[in-house]
Amino acid sequence: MNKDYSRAIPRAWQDMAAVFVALGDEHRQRIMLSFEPGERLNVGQIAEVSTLARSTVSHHLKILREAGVLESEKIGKEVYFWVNKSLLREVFSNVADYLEKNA
Amino acid sequence: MNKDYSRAIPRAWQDMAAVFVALGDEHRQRIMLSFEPGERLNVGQIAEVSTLARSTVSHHLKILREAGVLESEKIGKEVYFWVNKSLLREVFSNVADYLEKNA
DNA sequence: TTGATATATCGAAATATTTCGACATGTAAG
DNA sequence: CTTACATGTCGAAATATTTCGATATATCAA
Repeated sequence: MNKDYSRAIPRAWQDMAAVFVALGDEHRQRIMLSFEPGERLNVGQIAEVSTLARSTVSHHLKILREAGVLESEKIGKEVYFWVNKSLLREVFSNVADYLEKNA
Repeated sequence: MNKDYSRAIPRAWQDMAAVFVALGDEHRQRIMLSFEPGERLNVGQIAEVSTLARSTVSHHLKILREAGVLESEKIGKEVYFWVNKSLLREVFSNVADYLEKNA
């Protein structure tokens, strides 16, 4: 047993924590699923198909962006979001690796 | 854009939600990391190296077990837990697949 | 410059999660 | 049977998250 409870959590797990929190919420999952392959969507489009208030959608988008699973760019008045596939790929392959080696 | 916000969340994502929630908490991550490869630990052992009260550890173990990432078996007075590697493998490979096909 | 539009942020209320100690349950030992 | 021990569950308090409407900021159009 690894008894060092207070030691630093491995880097791979640290980066994952925010991703796990972000993807562990149903509304945020639905936002992720509203993207078609390679698609960019602005906040208005995402808010329109949601059952939540615009400001709440904005809050969830912030959590997804800060976790790294979405990226965003402001174009004119609008902010476009898209899925950060490469981060997701990396995170999940890191977990898979960690699992094979240490669990 | 996939506008059907109210449609069912894909099975692969549903199963993942609980896993994500479970692994998105620092204390639960630390519990996961205290297992050496293939090891079984009982509640007392896990609680001993934790900074939390025994009943709180019990609560976190329940969440991890219900998410499927830990399995458990009662032997005598003690309940032993171990990491469900095959479930974790499956979940992460499902996400990776979904990602390649739909994102 | 004024007005309209898109988004973000703020503060408060509602809701959910975490945490603890006390108590309940199950199991083995004396 | 009684006691001791391991774990689970309960209820309440502390804390965190979610949610909303109102307001702020930034951008473009008239």
